[in-house]
Amino acid sequence: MTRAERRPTIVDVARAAGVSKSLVSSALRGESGVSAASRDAIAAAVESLGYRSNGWAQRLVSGRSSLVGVLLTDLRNAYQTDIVNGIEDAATAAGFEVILSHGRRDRDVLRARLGALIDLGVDAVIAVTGHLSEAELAAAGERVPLVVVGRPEEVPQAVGWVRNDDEAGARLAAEHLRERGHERIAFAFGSGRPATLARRDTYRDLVDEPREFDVREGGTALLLDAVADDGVSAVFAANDRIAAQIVAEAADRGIRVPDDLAVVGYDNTELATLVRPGLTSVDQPRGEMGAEAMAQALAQLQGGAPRAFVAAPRLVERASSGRA
Amino acid sequence: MTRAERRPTIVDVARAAGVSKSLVSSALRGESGVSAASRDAIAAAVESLGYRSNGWAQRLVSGRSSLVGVLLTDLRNAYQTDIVNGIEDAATAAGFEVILSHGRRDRDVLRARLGALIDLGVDAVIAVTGHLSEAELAAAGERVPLVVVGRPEEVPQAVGWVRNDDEAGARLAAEHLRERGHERIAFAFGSGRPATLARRDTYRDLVDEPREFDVREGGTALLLDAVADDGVSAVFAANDRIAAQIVAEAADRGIRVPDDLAVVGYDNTELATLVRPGLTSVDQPRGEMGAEAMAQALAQLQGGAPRAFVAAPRLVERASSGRA
DNA sequence: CTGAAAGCGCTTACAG
DNA sequence: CTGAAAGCGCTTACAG
Repeated sequence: MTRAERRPTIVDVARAAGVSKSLVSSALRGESGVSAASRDAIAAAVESLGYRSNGWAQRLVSGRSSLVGVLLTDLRNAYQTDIVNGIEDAATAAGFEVILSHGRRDRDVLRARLGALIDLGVDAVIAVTGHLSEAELAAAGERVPLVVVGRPEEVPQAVGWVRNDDEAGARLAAEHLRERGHERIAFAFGSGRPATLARRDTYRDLVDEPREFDVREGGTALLLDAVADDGVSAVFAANDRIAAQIVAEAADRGIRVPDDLAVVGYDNTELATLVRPGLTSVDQPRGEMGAEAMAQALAQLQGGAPRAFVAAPRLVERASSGRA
Repeated sequence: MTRAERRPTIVDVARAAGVSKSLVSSALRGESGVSAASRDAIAAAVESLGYRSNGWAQRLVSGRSSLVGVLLTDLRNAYQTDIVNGIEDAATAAGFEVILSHGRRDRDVLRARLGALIDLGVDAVIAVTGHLSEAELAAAGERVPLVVVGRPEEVPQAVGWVRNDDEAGARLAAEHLRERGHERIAFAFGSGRPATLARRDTYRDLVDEPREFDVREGGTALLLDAVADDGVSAVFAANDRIAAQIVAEAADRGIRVPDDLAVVGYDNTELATLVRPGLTSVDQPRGEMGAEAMAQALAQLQGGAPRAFVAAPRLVERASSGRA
């Protein structure tokens, strides 16, 4: 069979098997009331013709696509891989196919992709991103069952929501450092996102004389100055990338991690294992969060009301916070 | 409009605008012969009803989906991001929508996803992976225009192919190290993939007394031993991950990079900028490769024969290979 | 257990 | 410039 030939349809199969196309449809969909003889004849015809169902027709007539669209902020983020895998495992188990799309770190692109996914006709969308506005989420949620994984500014009631408990995670980080005897603990961040702010606020509550450094504005250098001049001996970074950057620049300046500066990151991404010393980091149960998101999408598809789920993080200890 | 209501169709628009549904279809597709009055009435009806075209019906009847499927080995690989962006830019320019799928580093999953993408009904598939067999590529290529980006064992004539020139890239790396005065240059690798083998073979041709280390089998430790015992002063790693691992373990053992050991990686991924010292690395023109892949897919769609394209790599110098 | 009919929401000729 | 008809490849009742 080359691509030039006309693709066989259910009518071709019916003719070859000597039955009606309705019966072929029944057999193909695995319905019960089909005689063994017909079933065999149909299977043989399908095989010899190389028949494959036309998905567009199937979706048009059935009114459902069995497709769930997953929208990512961008492709580069190792953080989301396990979430996607969790979604996919749950989707496969429920008979759904997953298609991915991503916003390339650009809000306009992200919004366009969300619209494209819905226009395509997916049955539900899971947006693994914190970069959609409440209005955007609400508008999309009117058109399709929608679940957000992450922490946008605000999530409308009509939209499902899965996130980790940033406050609990920040507490794990701060208390870990305090237990190790650190008193002057800094916070390093690189955005004003809600997840970051939640982590920072918890940090502020738990630490005496908070010292905060914005790495976008030379904060890394100022932080390392403070290690030398101000007795700062530990830093809680809002994510692993920032933590890795601090470890790298500390090395550039001869500041030893963890002896001179203990470092804790957030997200427990692969990066935490690739740098030296390895990063102690707060881990989100990403696979579980993905499965929960898919479960919520399914529940909405069956008429259930959107709900919110907050996952508990845990601390993964590595050398960056300990006397290795 | 809530999700419970029936979604408006072209017939609803026709009724509201007081015209036939054929005319609505013409107007919506931007055909020329529609009066301004009708056009306005239709636009107003579309607006007030919140009409959106049903993609499944459109695709069924038009026989094309304007969708290209992009298949990735896995999501985790920073290497492929720029390739995907290159594909997407070219796709958008040509009026195509891109949907992504990935194999989760598992060949069976990869093959299943490829089949699912084709069954879905995409117009073309671009497989950004080196992990499909010649037979798998040939079978898929019979069903849909197919372009591979990467270096699988063998690519059938009937399938388009875009890759970088691994031999040239390896030459850049080896000659860079030799120009810096290194005589005992090692090669570190972690797979037997064709791209790796090509890089290794070129390395062998250019270096006296090749020393090769498989990092899966304790090669990193043996390599670092050789730095101490055997005068090895430089290493060409088959990719940035391996290079980063060597830099990390060198640091663990007090071996200074680049003073005791110069390191060159391959792919120029983000990782190269995140570790210290930064990695000198061979860069593939990934955006260009993605654009070329989409151009090839388009050409095949218009009846053109599949072709092969080999992109020229270049060396990006950072501190890991120089006297910083 | 099986088949004929109607219909999903569009586009595509074709006639006027 | 516009409309009526046929058809894309399926599924869904419904009758037998």
